[in-house]
Amino acid sequence: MSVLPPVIVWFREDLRLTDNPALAAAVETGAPIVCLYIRETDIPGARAPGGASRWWLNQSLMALAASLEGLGGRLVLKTGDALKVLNALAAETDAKSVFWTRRYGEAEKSADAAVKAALKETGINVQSFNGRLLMEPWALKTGSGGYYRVFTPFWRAMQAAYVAPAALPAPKRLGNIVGASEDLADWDLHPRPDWSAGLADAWTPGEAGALARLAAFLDGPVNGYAETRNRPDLDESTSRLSPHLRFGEIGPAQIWRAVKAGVEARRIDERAALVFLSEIAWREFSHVLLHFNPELAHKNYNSNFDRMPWLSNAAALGAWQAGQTGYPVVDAGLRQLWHTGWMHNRVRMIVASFLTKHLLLPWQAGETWFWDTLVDADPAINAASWQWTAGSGADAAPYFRVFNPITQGSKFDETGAFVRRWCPQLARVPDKFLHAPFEAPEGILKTAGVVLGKTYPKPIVEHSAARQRALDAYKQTKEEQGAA
DNA sequence: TTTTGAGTTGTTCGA
DNA sequence: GTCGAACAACTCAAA
Repeated sequence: MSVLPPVIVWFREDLRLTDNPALAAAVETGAPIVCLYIRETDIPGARAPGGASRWWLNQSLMALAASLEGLGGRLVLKTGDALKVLNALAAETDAKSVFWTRRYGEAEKSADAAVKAALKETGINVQSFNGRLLMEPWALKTGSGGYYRVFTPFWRAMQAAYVAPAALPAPKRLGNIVGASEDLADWDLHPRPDWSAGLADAWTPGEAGALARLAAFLDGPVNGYAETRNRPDLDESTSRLSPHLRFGEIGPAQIWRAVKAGVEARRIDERAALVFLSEIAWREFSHVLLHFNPELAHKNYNSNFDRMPWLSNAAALGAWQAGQTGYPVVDAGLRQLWHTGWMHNRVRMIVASFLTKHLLLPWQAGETWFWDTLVDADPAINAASWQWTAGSGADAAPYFRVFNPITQGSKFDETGAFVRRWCPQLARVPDKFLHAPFEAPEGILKTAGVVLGKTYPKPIVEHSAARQRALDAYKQTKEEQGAA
């Protein structure tokens, strides 16, 4: 019989048992553990997860619950205001402490601080841990004490400063101290009507799926990363770990250790490894930017852009969302997103550039769409990346950098496999015209079975005119700024 | 304090 | 076809 009061481990964005500092610390106390997940209904200012994220969460919670049961434990599910749920569960189980992994969305951060303060007042000990980042936003400072605003110096400093902590094993057994749980099936996270088949085909949510994905990527594909990471036509050109990271089914420290070990053992090419880890560092950098600029989520980081003459055009936005712009690489990306809840990073840049520059629509419109449709939608990364592409973000791109969707398509979807997969209407168009079917002679389209405007849309804007319009708008914005 | 070098991801045009 | 220049100016980080 245990004399120690139970510890509640509140799982949130850390749905894993291995290398989970909050869980490991709870196990370390020797006390019985109550594993909890709360469907929070009352976080002020929080954005509800999109449909794709809800689907993932459902799968991931099922996986976590199964893992816990395998250890003799159980996942307690509750709905409501986190503080009320925690107080009630503590009363029910006699728990005197709550452990959790910190999260970094602005609303979640403030809510957690309030919960922590309130629990402390009622005599409940709260301990929070870093299980989602290599280095938390405040951990890395420039020489003058500020935060890094430019990626390259940030990345250099991080490489010099970061030391991965020792790996933490998953618990071997968990005692069966539980409170009453709700039924996950009642949470209605699964879409109705069920459009999730494409997601289920593409992904295995959960810790085991995450670890398998990492192992598969490090067992070969990573070595080509420096050369092929921009190729959406190749299935293994990227790790596809983003949604697993988003839900904390794997932590960046695990990735860091595994990559470094591979380099050490000469199984992984060092240069490729560094390029891959720098992408993990971009994830960290986004968190720094959001932490020090909470308004980054909805306002221009660079206020010059407050004067941008964005258009309001529901038809154009709808065509973009549906993958009906008439530019194959753009449409393929948006259809891939709709179908699988994910898009290759290179294609994210192309479609984002198209929305903000060719269509002159505000980046927030695209950011919102991504939030609703991506399985990896993350408040820091999504906002920082959209702003980066729009030009309003940290280390803004020069205003004249406007992606040409035709050139980008031929350059990165070299084989055409990407467009042919997601725009099968164009499957028989020869390579030469695949990325610009509107330039193909009548006869070629006819042979390929394409009728522009019927089987595949005509372009909704003409590239060079749209490009010029964007350049003029940016320039004018700048001049007004100077005059003001 | 001042200075200096540098900054993820591109396109177009003309030689 | 390839290649280099032009496209701007500004802020950041560190010496």
